[in-house]
Amino acid sequence: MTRTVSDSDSVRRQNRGLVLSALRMQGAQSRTALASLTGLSHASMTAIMSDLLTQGLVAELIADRPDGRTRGRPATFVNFARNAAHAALFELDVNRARLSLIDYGGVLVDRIETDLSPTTFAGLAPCQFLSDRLDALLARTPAAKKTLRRVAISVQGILERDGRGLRWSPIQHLAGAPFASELSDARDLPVTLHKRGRLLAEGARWLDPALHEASVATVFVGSTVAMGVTFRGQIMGRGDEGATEFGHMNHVPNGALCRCGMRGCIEAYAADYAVLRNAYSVPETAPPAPAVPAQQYEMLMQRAEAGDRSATHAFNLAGRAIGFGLSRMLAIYDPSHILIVGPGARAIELMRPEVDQAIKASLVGSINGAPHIIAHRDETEPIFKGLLMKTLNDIDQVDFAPLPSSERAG
Amino acid sequence: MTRTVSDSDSVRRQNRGLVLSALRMQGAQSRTALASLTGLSHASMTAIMSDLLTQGLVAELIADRPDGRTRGRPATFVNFARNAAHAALFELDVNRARLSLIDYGGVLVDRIETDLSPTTFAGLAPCQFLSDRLDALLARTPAAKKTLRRVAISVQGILERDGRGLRWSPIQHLAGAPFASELSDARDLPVTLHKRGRLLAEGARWLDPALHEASVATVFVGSTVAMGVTFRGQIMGRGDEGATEFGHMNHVPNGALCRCGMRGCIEAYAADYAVLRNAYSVPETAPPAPAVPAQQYEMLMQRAEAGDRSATHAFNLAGRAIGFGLSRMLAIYDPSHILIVGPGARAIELMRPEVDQAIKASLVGSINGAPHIIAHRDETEPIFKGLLMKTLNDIDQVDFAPLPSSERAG
DNA sequence: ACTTCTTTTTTCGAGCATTGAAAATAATGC
DNA sequence: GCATTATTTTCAATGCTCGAAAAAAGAAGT
Repeated sequence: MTRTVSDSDSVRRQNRGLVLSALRMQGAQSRTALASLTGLSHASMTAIMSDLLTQGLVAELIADRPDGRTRGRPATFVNFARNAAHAALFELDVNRARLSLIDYGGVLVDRIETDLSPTTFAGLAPCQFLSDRLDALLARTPAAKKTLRRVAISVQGILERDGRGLRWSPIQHLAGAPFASELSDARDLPVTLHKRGRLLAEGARWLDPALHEASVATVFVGSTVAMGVTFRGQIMGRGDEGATEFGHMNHVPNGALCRCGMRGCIEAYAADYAVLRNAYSVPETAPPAPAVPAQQYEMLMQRAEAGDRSATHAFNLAGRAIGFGLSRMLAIYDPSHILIVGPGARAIELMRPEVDQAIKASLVGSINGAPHIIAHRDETEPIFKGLLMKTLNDIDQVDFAPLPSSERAG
Repeated sequence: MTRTVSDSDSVRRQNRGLVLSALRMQGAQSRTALASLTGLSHASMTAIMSDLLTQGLVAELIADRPDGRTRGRPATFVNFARNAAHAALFELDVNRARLSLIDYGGVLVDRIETDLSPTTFAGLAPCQFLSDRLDALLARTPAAKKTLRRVAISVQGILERDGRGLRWSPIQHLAGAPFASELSDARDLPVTLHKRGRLLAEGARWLDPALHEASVATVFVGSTVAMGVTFRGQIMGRGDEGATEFGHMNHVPNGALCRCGMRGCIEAYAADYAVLRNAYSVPETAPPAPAVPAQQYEMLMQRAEAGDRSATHAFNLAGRAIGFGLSRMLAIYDPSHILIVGPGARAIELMRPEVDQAIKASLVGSINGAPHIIAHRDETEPIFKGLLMKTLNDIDQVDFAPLPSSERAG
């Protein structure tokens, strides 16, 4: 509803953005191909492209392949100028932090990994930690210092409404301070905070082209349970994040104890620690394990696949929690596809019967039919891919789509 | 993601739409006021307004009030030309159908009401029924025949994905045939189907200006339980409806029998028939009453307010169902306001403690705090208002914002 | 080696919509 | 009647897109 006046400036911004996103989506292209891809005329294509070239955002490729030549004037391909911009991407996890430097072409330039412990942020302000990592990264690639345009941070938890920090996080001592805006002020750079769920939603679109225009709920099952949502190819949800707190949706009133301190959350039945707890008949009110080693979770899956009763029972409970969660979600939002990712995706067959049954027991599930449920084993790459594409897209549309004011003045 | 090329045509369409929606929102205005309201220059305002005047969409008002004159050239107000268009609005309820004729100014011109019985559509095709009503309406206002631009229908139930009909409806025999597209073909007019929930969302924005830009979940409690959702003033949700099936979200697995045939839906605890069933200790698996007389429901509320144990218990159960539903919704979508409307809104104080408690027991509810919960007694008018504003807005933006092709050719 | 053909890219003039500034308009106040 | 004030309209400039025509750059044919 908050619409603004349209003028020739907004026309150009829109069309520049269109060209950049076509290039982002389809890769290096000739001007002619871009024209038909975007629907712009060749004349406009020439105008826009010469702008982008003089600004140094894109570059012409030298046609180095004499193979497969056709008649007619050969097309000159254009692509992003890799050095036109850089971005720093943080992925904060409970026990690990990863910082990646990428260029405008989307290529990973460098990466720093750091172990985190529950006490890391007890003595060190989050902003300071991030700033230190960033300095270390830029020291190794000094050329990126001047072209660094954005910092993006992937986090778990509940964001402040204004996006400057976290209200709550499973990572100790991370919530509270508005570290995103602190870092932004210190560096004079846009710093954006992204919920894991929203990045899952973004990343899912790039995993499978069929999902790019679909309505998808992407569920991460592993150390936590998270969900991101897209609506007809667009990210929706609060704070244009598209993220949810699916893992902390209530499953059973006053039920199992969750890592968040509440009781009866889906996560408290379906995350790795919960399955483990149930498999070993630990009371469901026992405090959740801080971290579950990957191989222990893996072993549990193997035992369940082999038919071990207590293990299959634990996964059934997990499936039931996820199933009822999905069935309840369907009453509010009814996607065409549900994508299951993360370590838990391997156990999909163990959970599936319970999921299907729960969905079938709901009105929307039985009338509209269950959405297509797809499992995808890969876990971290959808998140990184989502962070990368989201950040590049921000650079394209927010930073580069408008003409620089200097050029306007001249 | 599905963006299109922008050109001078889209600029004009956008700005014409801007002017029309400013007029819709604020009522009759002078050109100068509209210019500052929309952000357009006076020059553009003149150009756009003279287009709209020659097309007959707006008209200048004769300044008939000599009171409160100020210095300077007096402003000439413009407003919608009431006869520029008409729309026919159907509201289909379980036991009643209402058809309203409105003009382009949003004024109610005529109205026809018809009782419905469970057998109405057994022998009569829905499209035929609608067509007959429409003929009757137009016979009484023949002038509207030529200017009728749209038919809009408010329904309950689950829509086909393409919006041509219903997949399921609490109204017997209404689901199945794609009556919306049948009527559209027969009349050669756009016919749109709107879920009650989406109209609640639309209507809520016009009830209170403070809600116009907020994120609101509007819950109808009465013969059914329905919900519509807006996100920062925009309607979101599937099929750009913003509607949900909140009433049929599962509350308790294998719980009380719902009118939809499933078990454990929120509606089966919180709709009028459910409260009645619980108040009289009828087993919760007993078939729901087809309709509850308003005064019986009213009496029950009075008994509960007077302290009657079984009545308060029944309303507590209803509050608990709604509370857990809202708490579960918060995990997916976290609005700033929750608006309770419908007959059940009067009982808000009886349900409120359970609602608050359920929300407080969820992570999002406890971290972000509960949304502002507002009760609004009026029931049908939000839906009619929503249907009316949505339809007028469609006429403004879809039908009238682009210049007619005849003028483009000339 | 030269011409013809084909495809890509650029150039050019026309058309439109916006804008700021200036002019025209239509009252009130003295 | 004249100055003042606020609303509208007119006008010239700017920027964008588009279609058509021209230019460019090779491949294919003779």
